[in-house]
Amino acid sequence: MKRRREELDQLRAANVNPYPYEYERNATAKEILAAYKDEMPQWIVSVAGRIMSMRRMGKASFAHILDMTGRIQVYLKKDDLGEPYDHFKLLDIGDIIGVEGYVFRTKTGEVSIHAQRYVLLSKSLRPLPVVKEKTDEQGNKTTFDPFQDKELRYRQRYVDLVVNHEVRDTFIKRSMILRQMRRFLDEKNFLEVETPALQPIYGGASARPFETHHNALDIPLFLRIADELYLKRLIVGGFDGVYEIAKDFRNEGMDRTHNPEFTMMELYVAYRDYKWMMELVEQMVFSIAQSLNDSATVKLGDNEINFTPPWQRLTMFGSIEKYSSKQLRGKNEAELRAIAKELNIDLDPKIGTGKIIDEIFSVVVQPHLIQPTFIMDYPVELSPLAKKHRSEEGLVERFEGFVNGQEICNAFSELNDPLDQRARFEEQVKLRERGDEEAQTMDEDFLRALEYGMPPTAGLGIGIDRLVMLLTQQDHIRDVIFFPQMRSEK
RNA sequence: GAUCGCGUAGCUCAGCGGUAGAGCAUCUGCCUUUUAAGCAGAGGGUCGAUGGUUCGAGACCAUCCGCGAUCACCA
Repeated sequence: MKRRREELDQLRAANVNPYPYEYERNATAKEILAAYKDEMPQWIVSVAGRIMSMRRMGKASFAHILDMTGRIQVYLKKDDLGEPYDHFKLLDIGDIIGVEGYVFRTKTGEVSIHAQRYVLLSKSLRPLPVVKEKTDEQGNKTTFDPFQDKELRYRQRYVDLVVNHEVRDTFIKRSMILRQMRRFLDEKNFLEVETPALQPIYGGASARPFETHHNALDIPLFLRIADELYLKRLIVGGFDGVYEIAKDFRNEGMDRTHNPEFTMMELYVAYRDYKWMMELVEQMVFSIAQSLNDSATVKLGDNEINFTPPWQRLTMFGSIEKYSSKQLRGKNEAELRAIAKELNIDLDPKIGTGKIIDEIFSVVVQPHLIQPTFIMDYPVELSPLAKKHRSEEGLVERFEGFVNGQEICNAFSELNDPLDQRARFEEQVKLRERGDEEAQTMDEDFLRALEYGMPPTAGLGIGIDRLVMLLTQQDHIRDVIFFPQMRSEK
């Protein structure tokens, strides 16, 4: 760094502004590489990017510059550039330059830019990790000294993005997934809305919240764990279809599939039920996969996941019976515990029948759900915001979508009976009093809204990060979040 | 939160009781179509931190900090 500071001073002494204000480009690396033909007339281009490699040979040099679309080689010759060529010696890998010149093909066949002018756009003071690549005759790429220290990559994501192009590709795909999701929902005339992230009462999910304090009002506030209760208030208010793509915050452990802040898409549609919502989910995910990879399938390890609708549909009890031959329907707590024991599943003695069934499901069934599958009809105790099943006693109209053994969405026919909802909240309050920190809290204002009347409504939540993981073949949530949560440095 | 593993040059790593190393990057010289450019030379380190054991610690021990993996909690 010290050396680069000196170079900076030398450049200034030579009247080179190391930090000019703008640069006019008319092409990108990718466009040039795609469009260039040997027989075309002289093509003058102007590009800008970061120097990623340099090969200096006295009075001529080659360098690769990287812009958002990729890398392209530039060729700089003293004969063509004159005095500024000497300043080029003061440049380093990591500096950002603009280059104007004509496109040509080198002796070794690489399409490159023969510079007629170049300008320093930003001097880099901190050395970038240098990653080299070799492509052999078969076209296989070997990477030398890759920048792979996970801690550095996550703490200094900007470096990771510069140096590891596949990381950048993943995040571009993330953005495309969100774009296609919005396009799909907007075409159906659902309104994208915004609801509070700071909430006096948190609800809509079972999780522990982050707590903060508002000074002016002198009240505690919670970061939302879900948008659900606010979006339903909007359905009460007369909107037929609303969705929100937002960060939720849950004060819990971190691992492969959990980050304390994560992105959720929630959608509520009036006059629809969960069966309608299943079809919407299939179509939406299918359209996203199509637009992303031009294919309905994604390869994950040994599995080829096919998102083409319709997806397999199983009831929760049916799926347990399918994979374990155990019939759980109508069993009481003692009977369920006995079955769990037969299946070698350890259970917390405090949990009730709903959670026992869920636990058995997650061990016995979930790992088998590789191809997209909807699991329907959950026990009522697990789902305090879902509507009672129209024909099955003790169940609610709820489904979750599973792909590759992981849940990607959760949806219900929304509970709109205010008296039932109050009773469900009261159950939750009892659980909380018994020490269940994740039990939901009574929300009187939400109940008041329901008392005014909410139409029949279907609701959906999709964990965006996990969907992105699936579609980009990443197996850690940190690899689809730009700046994952880390402990503070030092 | 628990268990195990890791932390050495800008990056990737070797060294595992006896003078801190390699490749790339950097610097100097040569080089006007190179591409992991090449050739010749040079510089670069609180070995994560603090204590301890030892004649001697990068290495052994303890504690702490950070990261990772697995598990637990959790969608």
